[in-house]
Amino acid sequence: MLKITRKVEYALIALRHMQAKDPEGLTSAKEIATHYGIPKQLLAKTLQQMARDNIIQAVQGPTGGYRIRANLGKISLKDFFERLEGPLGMMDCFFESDCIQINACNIRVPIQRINDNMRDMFSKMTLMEVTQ
Amino acid sequence: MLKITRKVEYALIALRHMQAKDPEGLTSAKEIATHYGIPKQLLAKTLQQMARDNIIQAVQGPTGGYRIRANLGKISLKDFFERLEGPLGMMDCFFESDCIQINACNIRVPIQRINDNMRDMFSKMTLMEVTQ
DNA sequence: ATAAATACGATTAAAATTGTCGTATTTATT
DNA sequence: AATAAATACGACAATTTTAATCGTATTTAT
Repeated sequence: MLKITRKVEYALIALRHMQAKDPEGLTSAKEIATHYGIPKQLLAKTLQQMARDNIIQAVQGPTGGYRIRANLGKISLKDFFERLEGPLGMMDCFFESDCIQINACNIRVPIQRINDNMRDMFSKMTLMEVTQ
Repeated sequence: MLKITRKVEYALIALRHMQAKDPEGLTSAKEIATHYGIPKQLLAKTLQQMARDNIIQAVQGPTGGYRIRANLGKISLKDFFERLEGPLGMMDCFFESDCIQINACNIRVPIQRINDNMRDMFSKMTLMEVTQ
Protein backbone atom coordinates (compact mmCIF):
# COMPACT_ATOMS: atom_id res chain seq x y z
CA MET A 1 0.00 0.00 0.00
CA LEU A 2 0.92 3.69 -0.33
CA LYS A 3 2.89 2.92 -3.47
CA ILE A 4 3.37 5.07 -6.52
CA THR A 5 2.55 3.53 -9.90
CA ARG A 6 4.99 2.51 -12.58
CA LYS A 7 3.55 5.24 -14.75
CA VAL A 8 4.65 7.87 -12.28
CA GLU A 9 7.94 6.07 -11.79
CA TYR A 10 8.67 6.02 -15.52
CA ALA A 11 7.65 9.64 -15.85
CA LEU A 12 10.09 10.67 -13.14
CA ILE A 13 12.89 8.60 -14.63
CA ALA A 14 12.30 10.25 -17.97
CA LEU A 15 12.19 13.77 -16.59
CA ARG A 16 15.35 13.28 -14.62
CA HIS A 17 17.07 11.75 -17.62
CA MET A 18 16.09 14.64 -19.87
CA GLN A 19 17.18 17.22 -17.36
CA ALA A 20 20.52 15.58 -16.67
CA LYS A 21 21.31 15.03 -20.32
CA ASP A 22 20.44 18.14 -22.24
CA PRO A 23 17.55 20.34 -21.24
CA GLU A 24 17.47 21.92 -24.69
CA GLY A 25 17.86 18.92 -26.99
CA LEU A 26 15.37 16.21 -27.80
CA THR A 27 15.24 12.77 -26.24
CA SER A 28 13.30 9.90 -27.78
CA ALA A 29 11.18 7.41 -25.91
CA LYS A 30 13.34 4.67 -27.35
CA GLU A 31 16.50 6.09 -25.87
CA ILE A 32 15.05 6.24 -22.39
CA ALA A 33 13.35 2.87 -22.64
CA THR A 34 16.49 1.02 -23.68
CA HIS A 35 18.71 2.91 -21.26
CA TYR A 36 16.63 2.03 -18.22
CA GLY A 37 15.19 -1.25 -19.44
CA ILE A 38 11.56 -0.20 -19.28
CA PRO A 39 8.72 -1.01 -21.74
CA LYS A 40 8.92 1.47 -24.58
CA GLN A 41 5.24 1.64 -25.46
CA LEU A 42 4.20 2.24 -21.90
CA LEU A 43 6.82 4.90 -21.45
CA ALA A 44 5.74 6.50 -24.73
CA LYS A 45 2.17 6.77 -23.53
CA THR A 46 3.29 8.38 -20.32
CA LEU A 47 5.42 10.86 -22.23
CA GLN A 48 2.48 11.61 -24.48
CA GLN A 49 0.35 12.31 -21.47
CA MET A 50 2.96 14.64 -20.03
CA ALA A 51 3.07 16.36 -23.40
CA ARG A 52 -0.70 16.89 -23.32
CA ASP A 53 -0.23 18.34 -19.86
CA ASN A 54 2.45 20.70 -21.15
CA ILE A 55 5.04 19.35 -18.77
CA ILE A 56 7.15 18.37 -21.74
CA GLN A 57 7.04 19.26 -25.41
CA ALA A 58 6.71 16.65 -28.15
CA VAL A 59 8.29 16.93 -31.59
CA GLN A 60 7.17 14.50 -34.26
CA GLY A 61 8.94 12.99 -37.22
CA PRO A 62 12.31 11.26 -37.33
CA THR A 63 14.82 13.18 -35.22
CA GLY A 64 11.78 13.97 -33.08
CA GLY A 65 11.43 13.39 -29.36
CA TYR A 66 10.65 15.25 -26.18
CA ARG A 67 12.11 18.05 -24.18
CA ILE A 68 11.19 19.58 -20.87
CA ARG A 69 8.83 22.48 -21.29
CA ALA A 70 7.60 23.43 -17.82
CA ASN A 71 9.54 24.88 -14.94
CA LEU A 72 9.97 21.78 -12.83
CA GLY A 73 10.64 23.87 -9.77
CA LYS A 74 7.12 25.24 -9.98
CA ILE A 75 5.20 22.01 -10.28
CA SER A 76 4.45 20.38 -6.96
CA LEU A 77 4.56 16.64 -6.62
CA LYS A 78 0.92 16.77 -5.61
CA ASP A 79 -0.03 18.44 -8.90
CA PHE A 80 2.20 16.10 -10.84
CA PHE A 81 0.74 12.99 -9.23
CA GLU A 82 -2.79 14.25 -9.76
CA ARG A 83 -2.21 15.13 -13.40
CA LEU A 84 -0.96 11.63 -14.10
CA GLU A 85 -3.20 9.60 -11.81
CA GLY A 86 -6.17 11.71 -10.81
CA PRO A 87 -7.09 13.00 -7.36
CA LEU A 88 -4.95 11.86 -4.47
CA GLY A 89 -6.84 9.99 -1.80
CA MET A 90 -5.96 7.29 0.68
CA MET A 91 -9.48 5.89 0.42
CA ASP A 92 -11.67 5.68 -2.67
CA CYS A 93 -14.68 7.07 -0.89
CA PHE A 94 -13.24 10.57 -1.05
CA PHE A 95 -14.04 10.67 -4.75
CA GLU A 96 -16.37 7.82 -5.63
CA SER A 97 -19.73 8.00 -4.01
CA ASP A 98 -20.70 4.37 -4.36
CA CYS A 99 -19.89 3.43 -0.79
CA ILE A 100 -23.23 2.28 0.59
CA GLN A 101 -22.30 2.46 4.24
CA ILE A 102 -20.81 5.90 3.88
CA ASN A 103 -23.06 7.18 6.63
CA ALA A 104 -22.15 4.47 9.10
CA CYS A 105 -18.42 4.89 8.40
CA ASN A 106 -16.64 6.18 11.45
CA ILE A 107 -13.22 6.92 10.04
CA ARG A 108 -14.00 9.04 7.01
CA VAL A 109 -13.31 12.30 8.79
CA PRO A 110 -10.10 11.28 10.59
CA ILE A 111 -8.69 9.66 7.47
CA GLN A 112 -9.62 12.75 5.50
CA ARG A 113 -7.46 14.70 7.94
CA ILE A 114 -4.51 12.38 7.43
CA ASN A 115 -5.07 12.59 3.71
CA ASP A 116 -4.89 16.36 3.91
CA ASN A 117 -1.55 16.05 5.69
CA MET A 118 -0.25 13.86 2.92
CA ARG A 119 -1.44 16.20 0.19
CA ASP A 120 0.13 19.05 2.10
CA MET A 121 3.43 17.26 2.20
CA PHE A 122 3.41 16.63 -1.54
CA SER A 123 2.32 20.21 -2.15
CA LYS A 124 5.52 21.43 -0.56
CA MET A 125 7.80 19.32 -2.74
CA THR A 126 8.48 20.10 -6.37
CA LEU A 127 9.40 17.95 -9.32
CA MET A 128 12.81 19.57 -9.26
CA GLU A 129 13.59 17.82 -6.00
CA VAL A 130 13.29 14.52 -7.80
CA THR A 131 14.92 15.44 -11.05
CA GLN A 132 17.99 17.22 -9.83
CA MET B 1 -2.00 5.02 -6.05
CA LEU B 2 -0.97 5.98 -2.49
CA LYS B 3 -3.99 4.21 -1.10
CA ILE B 4 -4.35 2.34 2.15
CA THR B 5 -5.70 -1.22 1.99
CA ARG B 6 -9.08 -2.42 3.13
CA LYS B 7 -7.33 -4.40 5.81
CA VAL B 8 -5.98 -1.22 7.35
CA GLU B 9 -9.30 0.47 6.81
CA TYR B 10 -11.22 -2.27 8.59
CA ALA B 11 -8.69 -2.32 11.40
CA LEU B 12 -9.13 1.41 11.98
CA ILE B 13 -12.90 1.16 11.85
CA ALA B 14 -12.78 -1.60 14.44
CA LEU B 15 -10.43 0.24 16.76
CA ARG B 16 -12.46 3.39 16.64
CA HIS B 17 -15.64 1.45 17.23
CA MET B 18 -14.20 -0.31 20.25
CA GLN B 19 -12.86 2.87 21.73
CA ALA B 20 -16.07 4.82 21.23
CA LYS B 21 -18.27 2.06 22.58
CA ASP B 22 -16.68 0.66 25.70
CA PRO B 23 -12.93 0.47 26.11
CA GLU B 24 -13.29 -2.11 28.85
CA GLY B 25 -15.93 -4.46 27.46
CA LEU B 26 -15.62 -6.97 24.65
CA THR B 27 -16.73 -6.46 21.07
CA SER B 28 -17.21 -9.32 18.64
CA ALA B 29 -16.14 -9.37 15.03
CA LYS B 30 -19.74 -10.04 14.09
CA GLU B 31 -20.99 -6.89 15.78
CA ILE B 32 -18.53 -4.69 13.92
CA ALA B 33 -19.01 -6.47 10.61
CA THR B 34 -22.76 -6.12 10.60
CA HIS B 35 -22.71 -2.59 11.95
CA TYR B 36 -20.44 -1.29 9.21
CA GLY B 37 -21.43 -3.73 6.47
CA ILE B 38 -17.99 -5.23 6.01
CA PRO B 39 -17.03 -8.90 5.40
CA LYS B 40 -16.93 -10.65 8.75
CA GLN B 41 -14.25 -13.22 7.96
CA LEU B 42 -11.87 -10.67 6.58
CA LEU B 43 -12.42 -8.39 9.53
CA ALA B 44 -11.92 -11.35 11.88
CA LYS B 45 -8.55 -12.10 10.33
CA THR B 46 -7.49 -8.53 10.72
CA LEU B 47 -8.57 -8.51 14.34
CA GLN B 48 -6.67 -11.73 14.90
CA GLN B 49 -3.58 -10.16 13.45
CA MET B 50 -3.94 -7.14 15.71
CA ALA B 51 -4.35 -9.54 18.63
CA ARG B 52 -1.10 -11.29 17.71
CA ASP B 53 0.51 -7.85 17.60
CA ASN B 54 -0.85 -7.08 21.08
CA ILE B 55 -2.74 -4.05 19.86
CA ILE B 56 -5.94 -5.66 21.02
CA GLN B 57 -6.71 -8.59 23.28
CA ALA B 58 -8.75 -11.59 22.14
CA VAL B 59 -11.06 -13.59 24.36
CA GLN B 60 -12.35 -16.90 23.05
CA GLY B 61 -15.56 -18.78 23.63
CA PRO B 62 -19.11 -17.50 23.43
CA THR B 63 -19.36 -14.07 25.03
CA GLY B 64 -15.82 -13.69 23.71
CA GLY B 65 -14.55 -10.86 21.57
CA TYR B 66 -11.85 -8.22 21.51
CA ARG B 67 -10.88 -5.22 23.52
CA ILE B 68 -8.20 -2.61 23.08
CA ARG B 69 -5.01 -3.57 24.86
CA ALA B 70 -2.34 -1.11 23.76
CA ASN B 71 -2.10 2.60 24.43
CA LEU B 72 -3.26 3.94 21.09
CA GLY B 73 -1.66 7.28 21.80
CA LYS B 74 1.73 5.59 21.80
CA ILE B 75 1.49 3.67 18.55
CA SER B 76 2.43 5.72 15.51
CA LEU B 77 0.55 5.27 12.27
CA LYS B 78 3.83 4.27 10.68
CA ASP B 79 4.27 1.40 13.13
CA PHE B 80 0.64 0.43 12.79
CA PHE B 81 0.78 0.38 8.99
CA GLU B 82 4.00 -1.60 9.03
CA ARG B 83 2.72 -4.14 11.51
CA LEU B 84 -0.28 -4.83 9.32
CA GLU B 85 1.23 -4.48 5.86
CA GLY B 86 4.99 -4.72 6.17
CA PRO B 87 7.59 -2.05 5.44
CA LEU B 88 6.35 1.23 4.02
CA GLY B 89 7.83 2.09 0.66
CA MET B 90 6.62 4.05 -2.34
CA MET B 91 8.59 1.74 -4.64
CA ASP B 92 9.11 -2.01 -4.28
CA CYS B 93 12.82 -1.74 -4.91
CA PHE B 94 13.39 -0.41 -1.42
CA PHE B 95 12.78 -3.90 -0.06
CA GLU B 96 12.83 -6.41 -2.86
CA SER B 97 16.14 -6.74 -4.58
CA ASP B 98 14.94 -8.25 -7.82
CA CYS B 99 15.09 -5.05 -9.82
CA ILE B 100 17.61 -5.84 -12.53
CA GLN B 101 18.25 -2.28 -13.62
CA ILE B 102 18.71 -1.11 -10.07
CA ASN B 103 22.09 0.32 -10.97
CA ALA B 104 20.87 2.29 -13.95
CA CYS B 105 17.90 3.67 -11.99
CA ASN B 106 18.24 7.41 -11.59
CA ILE B 107 15.41 8.11 -9.17
CA ARG B 108 16.03 5.62 -6.40
CA VAL B 109 17.79 8.13 -4.18
CA PRO B 110 15.38 11.05 -4.64
CA ILE B 111 12.35 8.83 -4.18
CA GLN B 112 13.97 7.34 -1.10
CA ARG B 113 14.13 10.87 0.26
CA ILE B 114 10.46 11.47 -0.41
CA ASN B 115 9.68 8.14 1.13
CA ASP B 116 11.53 9.16 4.26
CA ASN B 117 9.40 12.29 4.42
CA MET B 118 6.28 10.20 4.22
CA ARG B 119 7.43 7.79 6.90
CA ASP B 120 8.33 10.76 9.03
CA MET B 121 4.87 12.17 8.68
CA PHE B 122 3.25 8.92 9.71
CA SER B 123 5.71 8.60 12.58
CA LYS B 124 4.37 11.80 14.04
CA MET B 125 0.74 10.73 14.00
CA THR B 126 -0.67 8.21 16.46
CA LEU B 127 -3.52 5.77 16.21
CA MET B 128 -5.35 7.89 18.73
CA GLU B 129 -5.71 10.65 16.17
CA VAL B 130 -7.78 8.31 14.05
CA THR B 131 -9.74 6.60 16.76
CA GLN B 132 -10.82 9.56 18.84
C1' DA C 1 -23.49 -31.58 24.73
C1' DT C 2 -24.21 -27.47 22.39
C1' DA C 3 -23.56 -23.18 20.51
C1' DA C 4 -21.11 -19.07 19.73
C1' DA C 5 -17.08 -17.12 19.55
C1' DT C 6 -11.93 -16.87 17.98
C1' DA C 7 -7.87 -19.01 14.91
C1' DC C 8 -5.98 -19.68 10.59
C1' DG C 9 -4.29 -21.93 6.25
C1' DA C 10 -5.91 -22.58 1.54
C1' DT C 11 -8.34 -21.21 -2.15
C1' DT C 12 -11.11 -18.31 -5.23
C1' DA C 13 -12.78 -13.95 -7.05
C1' DA C 14 -12.35 -9.36 -8.28
C1' DA C 15 -9.99 -5.31 -9.26
C1' DA C 16 -6.18 -2.66 -10.46
C1' DT C 17 -2.04 -2.32 -12.64
C1' DT C 18 1.05 -3.21 -16.21
C1' DG C 19 2.19 -4.34 -20.77
C1' DT C 20 1.22 -5.29 -25.82
C1' DC C 21 -0.91 -4.79 -30.39
C1' DG C 22 -2.33 -2.49 -34.30
C1' DT C 23 -2.89 1.41 -36.83
C1' DA C 24 -2.56 6.33 -37.85
C1' DT C 25 0.00 10.53 -38.28
C1' DT C 26 3.97 13.48 -38.72
C1' DT C 27 8.20 14.81 -40.97
C1' DA C 28 13.39 14.53 -42.07
C1' DT C 29 15.97 12.31 -45.44
C1' DT C 30 17.01 10.34 -49.84
C1' DA D 1 7.54 10.76 -54.27
C1' DA D 2 9.10 6.98 -51.29
C1' DT D 3 10.96 5.61 -47.05
C1' DA D 4 11.92 5.36 -42.42
C1' DA D 5 11.81 6.85 -37.79
C1' DA D 6 9.55 9.13 -34.62
C1' DT D 7 5.09 10.46 -31.92
C1' DA D 8 -0.27 9.50 -31.01
C1' DC D 9 -3.62 6.67 -29.16
C1' DG D 10 -7.55 3.39 -28.57
C1' DA D 11 -8.35 -1.42 -27.66
C1' DC D 12 -7.00 -5.46 -25.74
C1' DA D 13 -4.37 -9.02 -22.93
C1' DA D 14 -1.54 -10.47 -19.18
C1' DT D 15 -0.06 -10.06 -14.72
C1' DT D 16 -0.16 -8.86 -10.10
C1' DT D 17 -2.26 -7.39 -6.12
C1' DT D 18 -6.00 -7.01 -3.24
C1' DA D 19 -10.21 -8.65 -1.35
C1' DA D 20 -13.24 -12.14 -0.09
C1' DT D 21 -14.68 -16.85 0.90
C1' DC D 22 -14.25 -21.70 2.43
C1' DG D 23 -13.35 -25.25 5.51
C1' DT D 24 -11.89 -26.85 9.66
C1' DA D 25 -10.07 -26.54 14.34
C1' DT D 26 -10.14 -24.72 18.92
C1' DT D 27 -11.94 -22.45 22.97
C1' DT D 28 -15.36 -21.87 26.50
C1' DA D 29 -19.95 -20.12 28.59
C1' DT D 30 -24.27 -22.17 29.17
